[in-house]
Amino acid sequence: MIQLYNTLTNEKENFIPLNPGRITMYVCGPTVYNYIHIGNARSAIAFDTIRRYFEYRGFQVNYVSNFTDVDDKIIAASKKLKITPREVSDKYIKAFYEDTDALNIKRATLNPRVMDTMDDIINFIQVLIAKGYAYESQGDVYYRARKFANYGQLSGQSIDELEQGASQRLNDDEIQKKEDPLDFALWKSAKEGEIFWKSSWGKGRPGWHIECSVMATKFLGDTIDIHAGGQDLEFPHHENEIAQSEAKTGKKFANYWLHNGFVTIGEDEEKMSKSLGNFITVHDIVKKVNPQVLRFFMATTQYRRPIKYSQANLEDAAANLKKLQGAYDNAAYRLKDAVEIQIDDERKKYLAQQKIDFEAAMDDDFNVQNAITVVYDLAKRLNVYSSETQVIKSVLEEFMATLVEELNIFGVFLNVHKEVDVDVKEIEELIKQRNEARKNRDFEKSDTIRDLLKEKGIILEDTAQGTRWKKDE
RNA sequence: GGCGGUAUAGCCAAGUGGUAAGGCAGAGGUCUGCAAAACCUUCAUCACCGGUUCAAAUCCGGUUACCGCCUCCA
Repeated sequence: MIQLYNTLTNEKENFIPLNPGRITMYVCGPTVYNYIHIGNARSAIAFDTIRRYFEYRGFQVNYVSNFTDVDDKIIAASKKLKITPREVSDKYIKAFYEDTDALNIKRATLNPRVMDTMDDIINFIQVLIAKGYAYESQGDVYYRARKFANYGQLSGQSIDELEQGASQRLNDDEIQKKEDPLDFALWKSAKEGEIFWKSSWGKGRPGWHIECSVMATKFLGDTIDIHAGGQDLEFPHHENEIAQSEAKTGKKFANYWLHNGFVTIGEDEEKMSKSLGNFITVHDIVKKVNPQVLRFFMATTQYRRPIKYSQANLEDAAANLKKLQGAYDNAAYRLKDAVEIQIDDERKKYLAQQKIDFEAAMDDDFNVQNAITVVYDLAKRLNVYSSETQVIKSVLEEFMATLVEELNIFGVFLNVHKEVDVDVKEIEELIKQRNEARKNRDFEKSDTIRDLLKEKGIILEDTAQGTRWKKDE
């Protein structure tokens, strides 16, 4: 049984989807006015890893994640760049796909955009007004937070405490328009020169929270299994989504709420965010850091824990990944002299237990730290086995397959088919010459050849089965 | 002020009552002509104070520090 930490109840709960074998999952996506930073990537990687695990466990996952393409910052960018808001979003959506593809983040089943969902948003707001949960005020539409009995349940705040916070930051315009400081905008009237859509309340555009309520219910149903996003969205965004959706449908909006921890940066481990300006974009970092390493680094930290982004931690991840790739390579090298007989019971038993341990760790709210430990053990045993005098092909293959399969869940794809962009014939000729020299105990010559190849980025390894080479990474 | 989260070796980190997983780095070793790769060994009493218990990193009370949310944010 998979257990999830549900932010709604602050407890770990057994995960039971509405429909057996199928999962509906909504993940709040980015506002597309800039390249995504590695905090955005962390969120995407966390939930992609969770999705991949669900799929590994045989679930069919309907994964919807929005693009916010109507927003103040997009309007600002559009004015600055002198292109339409749609063109701004198009540009950064394209970049989003490039960046997330590089990080092996599976494409969502659907990435709806606000602009393309406008009619549904307007209809949704109309229902809320009809039910008395919202009111029009000088071209704006607001949600009556106090009318929703459970307001504050997700963030664990009493409505009066929230009221205190809200009342302090209102400007004169809002005081005048809102019935209550807690009320939040569903629709905002357009200012001069801004992009707008026509509605019965006049020209305007939707508030931020409404889009997710509309898209989630439209594409996944009134009640969804999992709603996910960053911890910073818990309040007010997700709180408001619940209020809007449940007021409209009268049904529970999401059964499980998952929130990922932040990427922190610097000595004091400060949250990385666009507003703080301390962010690193994926667009930039993949030029310097192997995206596979970044993916491994982030996917092997449990989704609720903060990630300390640092050079040292990245190097750690790189070393670990190299080790896992090495175990695979060591085994692959032995395939050529392995004998073709059945895998023995002892190793079969080990693999079965390894799988049980791996799944037990992942079932526990995706405890990837424990899961990866089980993978390291597999790699170690594979290394030990690969150095035995006589090896069995099916053992190698089954160990390798398990390694590949489990790392795939983390979105880490081992280099199974080595890319070769070097002159293999030349290398093999040099190795032949070197081994000739070694046989004659002319180590000066053999080391010269090895150094020569090293300069070309080729590393030699002498094994009991002969000399093998690989590209230096 | 309210709510939530952290605090375990140089670093990352597991561990919810029985005497500290794992990885990186370090040290030593095996193998090797030397390397490389791999493997083996080694390396902590768990922020602080008090309490409960035969027994606590794990439970209770208190203290401290750091982070986040309460306004846009993954």
